[in-house]
Amino acid sequence: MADINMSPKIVNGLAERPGATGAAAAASEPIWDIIELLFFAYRDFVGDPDEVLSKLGFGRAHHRVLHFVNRNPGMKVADLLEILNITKQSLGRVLKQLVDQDFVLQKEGAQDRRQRLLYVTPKGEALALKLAGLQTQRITRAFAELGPGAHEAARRFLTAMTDADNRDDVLRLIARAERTARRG
Amino acid sequence: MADINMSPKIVNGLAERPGATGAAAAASEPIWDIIELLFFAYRDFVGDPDEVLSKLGFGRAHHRVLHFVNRNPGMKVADLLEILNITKQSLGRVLKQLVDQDFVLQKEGAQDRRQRLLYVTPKGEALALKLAGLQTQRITRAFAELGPGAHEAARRFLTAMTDADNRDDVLRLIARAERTARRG
DNA sequence: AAAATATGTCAACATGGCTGACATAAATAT
DNA sequence: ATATTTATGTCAGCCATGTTGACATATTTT
Repeated sequence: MADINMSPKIVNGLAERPGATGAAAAASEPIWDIIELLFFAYRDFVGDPDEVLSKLGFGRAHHRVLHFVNRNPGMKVADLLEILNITKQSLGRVLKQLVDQDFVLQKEGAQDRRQRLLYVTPKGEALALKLAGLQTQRITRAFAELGPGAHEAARRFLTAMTDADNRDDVLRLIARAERTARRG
Repeated sequence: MADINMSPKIVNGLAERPGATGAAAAASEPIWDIIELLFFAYRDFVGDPDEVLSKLGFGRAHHRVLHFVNRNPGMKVADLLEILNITKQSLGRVLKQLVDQDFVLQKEGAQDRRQRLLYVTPKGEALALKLAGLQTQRITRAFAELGPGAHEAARRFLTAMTDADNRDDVLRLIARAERTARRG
């Protein structure tokens, strides 16, 4: 794998097996290892929170809502819909449960009173942090194995894997949340 | 680089449960950027195939089955169940559709005639490669942005992110499939 | 012959997506 | 001031894909 193909390539010969990892055009061979590792890594990554959530009668959908509300307190419902890329009906179901069970609360917007701005309650923040803690444990363990520079490398890789279209939005979102979190 | 799992030093038994760190310094604050980037990167990563699949009336479940059967021709149903970690009833539904529509075929096991060994048809292989091609495009684009060493770094990161329990199985699975693929 | 195994199937249910239609309050435009 | 648009919520139902439990069938193992 990752062959630095040095064998004398018969360039004009064409019809060569696409195994050579050259910068060749379209028909390059699938990068199976990354494809499969992403599958397994993500599965395990979300698996930790799933266990905790299921005990509360929640699922991954609740986790996503709770996560982004915790990270972006005061966000509008519309913003959340855009991030999650689901319909308001889908969101409505899980959001209602989170509100009813006192993990999330909604406050009327100050300037625009149609808006229902979203906040986590202390209970909600505790759960969000618990779930993030599980995932952080895994990430920390991985970084420890990999040595210095691993965090930066992972961030660069994952950033490069996102849609170029959304990338700015994603990075801005993360940056904005970092700022908000620092607010204490 | 041949061996993915030359696992560097897992030196100290740094038992990192959250808060157990002697240092009073902020009981390991969540690593928000990686958590969120994984969410967005994975979403985009599976989004490409999803579009193609939906035109065929298939979903992500079909993709997973097709992928692993393509990568591990002749695998047993039981093996697939274990990899996907779903029930046979869930698998049965999507597998039946794939078989009925001639993407996958089942052959009676030679030694054990109870087994229904799974293979992709040419049609199935074509679809599997098309989907893998989309994902490979994204990965290739990312690696091109990141410069040399990106593939190795990504593989190491993702490997480190998988459960330590499963890691050997995962790596063996990937290695086995690589071998099988080379056969062609 | 009996028991275990590999697989398939029927039925029912849960979660979390979706669409479409409609309701309400508040902001905005005419 | 009225009309329209916007932000949000809700009802009803469909779909995909996961679940459990029970049972059937063929084949291998004991």
